[in-house]
Amino acid sequence: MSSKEKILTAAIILFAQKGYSGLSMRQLALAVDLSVAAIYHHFPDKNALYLETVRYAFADKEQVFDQVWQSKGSAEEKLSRFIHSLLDVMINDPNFHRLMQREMLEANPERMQLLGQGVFNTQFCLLMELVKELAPDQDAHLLASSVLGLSKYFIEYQPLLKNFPGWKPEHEMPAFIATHITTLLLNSFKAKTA
Amino acid sequence: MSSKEKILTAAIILFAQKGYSGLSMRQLALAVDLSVAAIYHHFPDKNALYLETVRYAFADKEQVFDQVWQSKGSAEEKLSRFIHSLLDVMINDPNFHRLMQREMLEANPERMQLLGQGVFNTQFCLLMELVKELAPDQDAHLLASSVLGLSKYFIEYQPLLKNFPGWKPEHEMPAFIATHITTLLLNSFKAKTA
DNA sequence: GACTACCTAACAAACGTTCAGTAGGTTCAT
DNA sequence: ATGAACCTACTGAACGTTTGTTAGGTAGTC
Repeated sequence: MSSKEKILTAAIILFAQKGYSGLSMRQLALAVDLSVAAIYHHFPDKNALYLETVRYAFADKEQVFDQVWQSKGSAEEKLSRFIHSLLDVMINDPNFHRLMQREMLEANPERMQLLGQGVFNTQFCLLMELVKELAPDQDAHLLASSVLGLSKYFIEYQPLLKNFPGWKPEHEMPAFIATHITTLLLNSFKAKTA
Repeated sequence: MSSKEKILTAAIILFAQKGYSGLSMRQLALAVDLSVAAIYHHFPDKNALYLETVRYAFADKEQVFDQVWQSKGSAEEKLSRFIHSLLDVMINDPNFHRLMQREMLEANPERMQLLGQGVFNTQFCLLMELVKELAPDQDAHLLASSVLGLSKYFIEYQPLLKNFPGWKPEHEMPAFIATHITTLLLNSFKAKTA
């Protein structure tokens, strides 16, 4: 792994943990065992480093769901598999997920456009087609968003949900959450089309 | 309004916008037209100020839903009213909402406990009782979480959702979102209990 | 005379960024 | 084959600025 890649890999973790202004160039340099000037050799300034870090973190992430779309089975099974995969990604790559949360807080219009029309576009379209199959007479955009929303919320708010009454240990298991979300949505689809 | 309240009110807005490390004491002092030392007269240090700001922002917020619980009508109508109120609060008080998002990112265990067992406890319990009425044989904690999750996601991810194909202007109207969430959930309840 | 609410001015530390220099490899005319 | 020129990847030290925090003083109230 090159020094540049080492810097970016560490930057993903540290920006995710501390945020943009919470991470200093010196802290990052210390983490990758390089001088501050070495970082400036690879990146013009902190802002450019952050942008490239986000881009680097979001690469690869698209093809995680390829196996879901290529798999055989009913639409119901595909939805279940998608939700399971989504939760797995978020659990297994918490730094990517936290970086995404921070991006949503900033909600820079240009970068939102990049995500919505670029990186995540294909996945969202495939998801919309799937829910259209399951509930043809409903608003596909709203339903696809609901799939993502339920999945993301259960992960992001787990630390809070734990402290609410009625919480059980299985509530933080990805497979359990995924099953709940899947049945919730499939039940709703059935009721509407009936 | 006292100087201390003025400081806290401005701090809610600025911490929400810039985050803890993004806001300096000097910027805050400038915003409230006081010297930095004046802030230190009211708060021992920056961290204590932040904690009190969060506490201040979360005060009041409990009683917003009182009218929902005290209102008459079926459980279905109450759920609808709760979701509408929830979305209204989040839209009308974006600074509070952003501060909450930042708190979830940090997810300090002590403060999560404070929120889950203190501030939001009553509301979550009332919501659980409501969904128990609507779907007695399902996991009330999961369903109550789903209500909150769907509502929060549609607000938090609006800037991204806008850039996905299939988006329509009505998708950012609170009333429209609330109706979608309500029918989605009520349909799911019906299917399961049938 | 004590107390509250504030001020100006300063502190050391940390910040982003830059500059001059070096060690090691490649290129290339001689 | 060799030495000059050049490039890349880095270092240490410094720059001016901003940071959180504090010390000491003042004006008004009780």
